[in-house]
Amino acid sequence: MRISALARRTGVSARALRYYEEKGLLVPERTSAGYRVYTEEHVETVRRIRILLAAGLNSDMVREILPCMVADGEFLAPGCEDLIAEFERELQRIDTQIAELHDVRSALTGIITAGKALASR
Amino acid sequence: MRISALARRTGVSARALRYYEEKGLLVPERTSAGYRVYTEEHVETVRRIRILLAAGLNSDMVREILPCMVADGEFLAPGCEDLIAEFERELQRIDTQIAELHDVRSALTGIITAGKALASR
DNA sequence: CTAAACGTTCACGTTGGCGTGAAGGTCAAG
DNA sequence: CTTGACCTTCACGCCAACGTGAACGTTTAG
Repeated sequence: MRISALARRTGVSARALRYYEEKGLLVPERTSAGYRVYTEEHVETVRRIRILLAAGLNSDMVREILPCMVADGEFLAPGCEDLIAEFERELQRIDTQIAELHDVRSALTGIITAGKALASR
Repeated sequence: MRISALARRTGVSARALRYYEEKGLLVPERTSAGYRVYTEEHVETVRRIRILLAAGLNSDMVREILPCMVADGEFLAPGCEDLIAEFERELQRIDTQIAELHDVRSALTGIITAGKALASR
């Protein structure tokens, strides 16, 4: 599979895929002419990358986490033990973020229901 | 209260406060010499701005929401009815974001517990 | 009166995750 | 053999929320 095919399958732009490679997140094989060649596994990797990035992790963190995600987190790849502390900090960040989002969420729903109450008078 | 005092009270840099004014989020009075003068209400406004920004809203959205936040969302300021649709889209975005964060959260906790299990062998 | 500690307005720098050409190489089809 | 649809590597652009001086005016304490 070449880059535009993977782009179609994942819904991610070819530019983004090249960027992921540049950051070490997604490293394809190459043909003799230098074309990038991707496998089915790369499709899944791209899916994970997107989820992690969408959660606000930066690409450095994603690069570290990806090798630790084997079979839905059942096993842990070797070398990941050292990163546990870092992951816990990230987890802390995520929990904070979730709490902040919940605050704003309730504020927004309050405004929206108040607005609809006004509109229906 | 002048700008550095508000900065101390809120923990937000003076530069950020000026930026908020530039974006129409926080508009102070001025002395005859042009110094910005803030009141106690501005302290609360800054707190709200920070919460909204931390939740991923951009400054345009914050500017629209702020006047609608009266007394913890009990009442709705006039003119806010028109923005309800926009707020609902933002709410949708926030819910999506929360879901994504929960996904990554569970993945991370999985990795962390697996890592600690390995470490304690 | 003077110096320090404030304040002001430009205006350019930063960071991350890409978008968007530019300039050119590769390859299968007609 | 040429066209066109791919691919490659630069390399600059963008956006948001500020950081960071620069150059200069204001206020207050001694």
